[in-house]
Amino acid sequence: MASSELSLILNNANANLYPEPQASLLSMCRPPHLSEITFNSNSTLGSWDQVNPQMWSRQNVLEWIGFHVEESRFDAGLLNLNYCTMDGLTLCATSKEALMSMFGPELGNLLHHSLESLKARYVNDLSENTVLSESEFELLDNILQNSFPSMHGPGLGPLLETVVVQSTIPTDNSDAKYSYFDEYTSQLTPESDHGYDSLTESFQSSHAGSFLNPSSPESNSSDSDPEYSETPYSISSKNFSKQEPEKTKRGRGRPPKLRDSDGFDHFIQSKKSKHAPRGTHLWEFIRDILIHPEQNQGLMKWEDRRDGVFKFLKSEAVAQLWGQKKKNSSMTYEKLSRAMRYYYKREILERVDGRRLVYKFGKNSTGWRIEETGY
DNA sequence: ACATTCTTTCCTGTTT
DNA sequence: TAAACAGGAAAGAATG
Repeated sequence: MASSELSLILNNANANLYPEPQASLLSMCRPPHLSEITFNSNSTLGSWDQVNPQMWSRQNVLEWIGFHVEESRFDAGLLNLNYCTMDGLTLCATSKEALMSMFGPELGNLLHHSLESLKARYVNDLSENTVLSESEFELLDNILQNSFPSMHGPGLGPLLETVVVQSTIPTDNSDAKYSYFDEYTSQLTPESDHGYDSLTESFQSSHAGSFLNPSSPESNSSDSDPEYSETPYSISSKNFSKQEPEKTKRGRGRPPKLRDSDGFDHFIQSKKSKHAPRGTHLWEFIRDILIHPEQNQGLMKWEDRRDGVFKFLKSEAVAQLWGQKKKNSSMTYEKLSRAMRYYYKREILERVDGRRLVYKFGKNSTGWRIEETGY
């Protein structure tokens, strides 16, 4: 398929999502993030339910994903629309691991099982179509590369390494390498000003410690933990510089946020869902890193699991992740820690004196205790 | 439209 | 000396 044809299809898919003329124009200039659209599924089955998944249109795929996002109350803000614009054939050729990598372990697993169940209805059709010829394989790889450029970074290899091209779909996922933070890193584009271009690669290499900022203050601190090996990743220094030294003194308080010169940023924001997804507070973000130790990439650790005492191991990296979640590329640990200190008064956190980068959950925080998490 | 909450940003000063 | 901490001030963003 010619790339122009692919672009046309993607633009048409976006045009379906954004019937307004401005939105169509927007979609041609910048692929929207899923959090910027509202699924219209209302948790009811769509037309996709009556069609062989292999025959689904991109709209069908989007509606199907939307149905499961609504049903599972998943935070749609963590999704990337780029992962939702594939057609049914592409979707059916995507492995469980790839789905989990694109949509996270929970939603990815849910989507996989739903898809398997739906595919089973059309098993005869499937057996005829799922073995791809070499040319079909190359075609699919091209589609995936065009659809998910952020997943095709250097060192990652071809995307179809994770795509099934046999008639049977493996169900074993015991050693799937999913990163808890793929949902954030998947939003990165080579042009984005996030400040660590090798981040995606660092995450996908699944090395604890790969997310270390060489300039991170704790990286050479005597207080840091030697058990976490440190593999440098590049972070543009401009993102951590608070201001230019020659800058004239400014007034107190937060300056007005700079908008994109084309005004699209403002337009996009206005399309956001009225209701913020659950679990979007900073302390919940921190808690969720801690309660997923296998997925937190050595960013943080429990100092005292029972008492809720924890420590930042890679403070700037955590701040960058928080910034990504909030679509703020200039987040720093200094700013994050200010927000953390506000939690003391509300008793969501308790002060831990004399220990750098160490905090403790307070009585008004929930969801971190062993009784609540089960581990 | 306005109030509230939860940050975000910047600052000065202090502690480690 | 640098990094982290403390907390005031003010503004942004989302929500009620």
